[in-house]
Amino acid sequence: MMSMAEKGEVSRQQIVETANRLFYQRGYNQTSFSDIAEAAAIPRGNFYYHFKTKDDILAAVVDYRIEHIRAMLADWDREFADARARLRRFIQMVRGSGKDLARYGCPMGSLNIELGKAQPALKAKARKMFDLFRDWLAAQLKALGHKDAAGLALHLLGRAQGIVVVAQVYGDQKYLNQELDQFEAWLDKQVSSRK
Amino acid sequence: MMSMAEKGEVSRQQIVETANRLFYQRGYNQTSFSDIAEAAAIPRGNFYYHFKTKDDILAAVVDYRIEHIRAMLADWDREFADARARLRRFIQMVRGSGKDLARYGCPMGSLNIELGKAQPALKAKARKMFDLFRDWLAAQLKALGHKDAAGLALHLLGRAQGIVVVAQVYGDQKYLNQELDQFEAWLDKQVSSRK
DNA sequence: GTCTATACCTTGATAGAC
DNA sequence: GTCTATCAAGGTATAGAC
Repeated sequence: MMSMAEKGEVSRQQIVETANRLFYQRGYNQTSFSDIAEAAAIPRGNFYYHFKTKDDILAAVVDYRIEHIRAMLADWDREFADARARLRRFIQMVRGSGKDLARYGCPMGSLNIELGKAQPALKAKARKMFDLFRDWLAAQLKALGHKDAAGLALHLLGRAQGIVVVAQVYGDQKYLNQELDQFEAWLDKQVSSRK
Repeated sequence: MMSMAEKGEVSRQQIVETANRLFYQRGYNQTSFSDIAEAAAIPRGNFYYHFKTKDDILAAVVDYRIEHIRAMLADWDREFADARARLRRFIQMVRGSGKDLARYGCPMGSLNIELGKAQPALKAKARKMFDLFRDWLAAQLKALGHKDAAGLALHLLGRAQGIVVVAQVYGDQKYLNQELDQFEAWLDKQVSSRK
């Protein structure tokens, strides 16, 4: 029973995963049904069995990303008991994505910026990706004894976003790694002063 | 002679200024000729007397922005002899634009991110806006005696970009101002340690 | 559930009258 | 220089056969 996927789930999953990649690499508004259909080898008309509108595809993609983030954060929490180690793991993750980040920017940031321009309804959903990291960061910082953990979490998010933006603007992965080094040192300093 | 604008310069300037605003508020790819025509009260066909393609309009808009930035930086240099005061003026400028920044993001950053996804030729031109600030920041930091002025300039650019991204994601101008306070304090500390 | 055909609209761009 | 009419292409979305 559970091992057998429902009919339609396979092609639906193909659409979501392909759209997820193309939305990241080209942007949401610059990705057409034809683009997704061609990349996923699925006829265009098939889309409307699974999704009513293009916005619905984006909603599914954001849900997909949210689930991925949630699982990743849960993994880190399971893997590391120490909040400091968890935060280092976060930086390590950014570092590992360096190539894509320098090329396409941040999947959360670039999507929010695009949608924030003139598509508030869609942006409201995309913002939830940020909420996940914000709340997770705040929890770690609170565990480390920081008073304004929520404020510091937003600060760290901003630092990370800025690094990625400049790295993308100049296509410079080396800059990204250097800034992450500073980020890590800054983090260690912040943490040790509270221990 | 000089007081009389060439024929066509008026409507051309109208197109550029209207496009500049709309590209910022809606994004380049999400702004159509119809949008610009309607906002500028100019018929669609008129565009092609002044510009061959939509990309040409963007090029003119970027030139327009570059000239604006150049003039602004020159004003600051003229107004303040002290590099530290110039840097504070930079922060003050960001603060003054807070409302738009929290709503539409950074005009340089969001455009570069959009074009960086899949329009490398256009992005190359848009990146020059960053170059202006980067070089200006580096000059000020060098004047203050910083060794790696170029590296620190990119660092500051990243800080500013990240602040604006998060401010836009959460539509939170208060966050932006708080971060700018930190930014200013950080800057003062960096500077005074070298004096 | 899957796929073809197509409707309908908007897009960037052109031709040509004025 | 300005504007109208129009084009071809591409967009989202629908209808309906299989």
